[in-house]
Amino acid sequence: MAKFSVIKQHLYQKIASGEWPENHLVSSENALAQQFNVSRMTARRALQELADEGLVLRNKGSGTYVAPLKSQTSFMAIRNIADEIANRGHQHQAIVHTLKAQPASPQVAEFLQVPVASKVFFSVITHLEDGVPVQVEERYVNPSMATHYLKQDFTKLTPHEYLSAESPLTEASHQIEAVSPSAQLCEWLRLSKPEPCLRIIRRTWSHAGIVTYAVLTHPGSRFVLGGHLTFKS
Amino acid sequence: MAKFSVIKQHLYQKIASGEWPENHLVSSENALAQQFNVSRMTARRALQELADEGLVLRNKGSGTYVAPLKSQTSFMAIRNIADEIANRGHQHQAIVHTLKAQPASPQVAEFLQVPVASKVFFSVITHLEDGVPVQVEERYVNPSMATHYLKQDFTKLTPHEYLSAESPLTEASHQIEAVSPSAQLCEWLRLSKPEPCLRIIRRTWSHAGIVTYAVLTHPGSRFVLGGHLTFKS
DNA sequence: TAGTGGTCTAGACCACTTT
DNA sequence: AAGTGGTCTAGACCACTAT
Repeated sequence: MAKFSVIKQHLYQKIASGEWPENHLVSSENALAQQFNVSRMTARRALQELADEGLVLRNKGSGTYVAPLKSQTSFMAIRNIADEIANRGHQHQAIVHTLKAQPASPQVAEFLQVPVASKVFFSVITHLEDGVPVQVEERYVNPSMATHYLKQDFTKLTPHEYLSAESPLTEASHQIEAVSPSAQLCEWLRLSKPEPCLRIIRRTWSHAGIVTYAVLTHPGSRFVLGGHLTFKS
Repeated sequence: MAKFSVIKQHLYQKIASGEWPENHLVSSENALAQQFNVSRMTARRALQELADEGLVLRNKGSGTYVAPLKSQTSFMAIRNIADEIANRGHQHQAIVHTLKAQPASPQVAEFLQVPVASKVFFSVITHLEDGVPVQVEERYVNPSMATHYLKQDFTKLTPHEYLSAESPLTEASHQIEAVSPSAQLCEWLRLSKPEPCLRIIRRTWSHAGIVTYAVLTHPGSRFVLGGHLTFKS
């Protein structure tokens, strides 16, 4: 793993674990360069990337600080799909297509912050509402965060429920986009022909670090995401 | 202005002007370093930042290429797309297709909580980012909340900005879904053929009541909604 | 004044792709 | 083999902030 990446990991752990709370001063470029025996430019890169990701704020002349957690746009509740279906008075059912360990692709390694080709857990599950597929969940899990992931019966418990119980989730980032589903996804969603799908890509953190990376795909005709937002007054 | 910034501007102009179309090869790090008489690290930074912004794709061993147009946006876009585009350092432009009063259909009357067939304001605007359509905004406005709505120049001020100024917005509800665009929407978005679109349906309240109901449609290939969420415990 | 981040240089070695 | 991007070094000068 690249040197700047090792430093990022180190800093990330400090922040995610809560050892460095909001607004805590982060080690300076020079301090990190000494500590990790690298040049200042390399230490700088680690800090800069964390700043780009919004985890720290950098102030010229003053220092680098842990960014305040953003709770402003609590636009979307992180809900458990099984709960949501139950709340609508419908029946939830899950079909497990895949549940195994596999080597991390470069993309997955990047998202989970683990070495490329290291073992990660991977599951593919279709969630049905009253027998109709409404979500395909493709999920990658950091194995150090949930060692017994592969032994779970995800027809009885959703991955989200299991992971929440294992290590309380503290944060998530999302991307939402509209996509055309692959043939494989059409099969899992039982779509006779492709239709626009809503895709939510979610990374979830616990205090200990990145736990999981999930791609949730919903057929547009069967799914609407709702939210309520109150403006600051 | 910093040197890397000058180079970015230069490259940016090539791309925005269309002189370098999608997938066109971008000058290499070494070429730019020579051309602008800077070190390779400085030329590299310009290219790297353009890559981070999604404007170019870099391939090891091969070169840097102009990326297919896409844009990424945060949940703030839900509030004001012009600000969001400006924050990305891009140019916002609006095309007003429709701006008139019309009788409320039963559906619109229901949403705005006004009598059926009573007069409501209606506007259709395409928002462009660096000349590329990224959102069509179809908006219905409660006329009692913004009496001079029809007299505004929405190429200079977004409806959202105007309405916020008229009657401070206090609340909004959203629905997000994936849809296939109508022929009319394809035209407004300049899509040669339909592609999955992300649609945000939004109702906004002020203290005095429901102000506006908007349907915001984004082409899936050019728009990703991103956000960060902290769990409340 | 001392420390911090922002910018920049002129090299270097590597893995990768293209020819 | 030549060119490309990815990483890294050991310096440098600057503007800014805190003391």
